[in-house]
Amino acid sequence: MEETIRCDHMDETLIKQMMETLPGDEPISRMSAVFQALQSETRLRILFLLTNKDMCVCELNYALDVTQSAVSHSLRTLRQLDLVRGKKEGRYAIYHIADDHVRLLIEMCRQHVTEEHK
Amino acid sequence: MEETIRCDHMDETLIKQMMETLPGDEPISRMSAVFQALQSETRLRILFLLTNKDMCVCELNYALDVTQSAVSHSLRTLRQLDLVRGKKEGRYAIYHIADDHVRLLIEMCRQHVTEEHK
DNA sequence: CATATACATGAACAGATGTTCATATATTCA
DNA sequence: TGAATATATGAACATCTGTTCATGTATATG
Repeated sequence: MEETIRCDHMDETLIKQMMETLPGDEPISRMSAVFQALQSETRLRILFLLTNKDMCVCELNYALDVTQSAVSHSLRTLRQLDLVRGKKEGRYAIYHIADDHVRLLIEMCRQHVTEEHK
Repeated sequence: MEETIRCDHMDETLIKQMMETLPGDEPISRMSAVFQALQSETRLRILFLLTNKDMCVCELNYALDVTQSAVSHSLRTLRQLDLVRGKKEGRYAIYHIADDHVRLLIEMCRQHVTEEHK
């Protein structure tokens, strides 16, 4: 139906100022991609496991209830967003959390879902 | 094909200990839902706008390039996860960020996507 | 060199998601 | 009361996502 409303009490100029403080399309898009990656239960579990100890793919595969393929796909997503980093050691690929930023992100979210409401 | 690998150098007992430190299914599921909510560009923009100033639905609708319906749907999602809270004032519904936790989450993510790699 | 192990990746399909459209509800004001 | 404004919500559809399956590549080992 109607696409945009302009309510009576709105200070149009003020709102336009607020719009200019918004991050641009590209930062928003990247943030969206990061949260998108963190939304997967498998990828969350991978990050929690890597919080304790650097691990190779087959260790993660052993610890989680998904195929090795799924683990690799998940790691690829996390790698592309620089949430984890991997190094090749012989035939193993050892992964680790990219930085404390990532630890804080998931820890903060854990606190949010854990704490009592209000 | 094969579902689970057991690589040679794996310390099975150690990995099992790590598995026990994982958050349970319900916390993981809730975290997934929170990140899922934060993954939408529209919802991210709503949160950034609310960071500056409490706003009613039509102000958000005016500031964003989506229908009023989409704004309301987005707010519902954010409300259900306690990321924003709303109060009725006359015929307006004024929304605000739930707590500083939420501000930190998006601010931390913004820093992550902004900072230079490595 | 041949085989096994560890990991990566493309394809495909089922399930989930965000948007718009249509409409309902609630509040204000004339 | 009736009309306009502000918000909420159900339905539907197109798009996106995560997984598995199948297979490819690389390293190690016998």
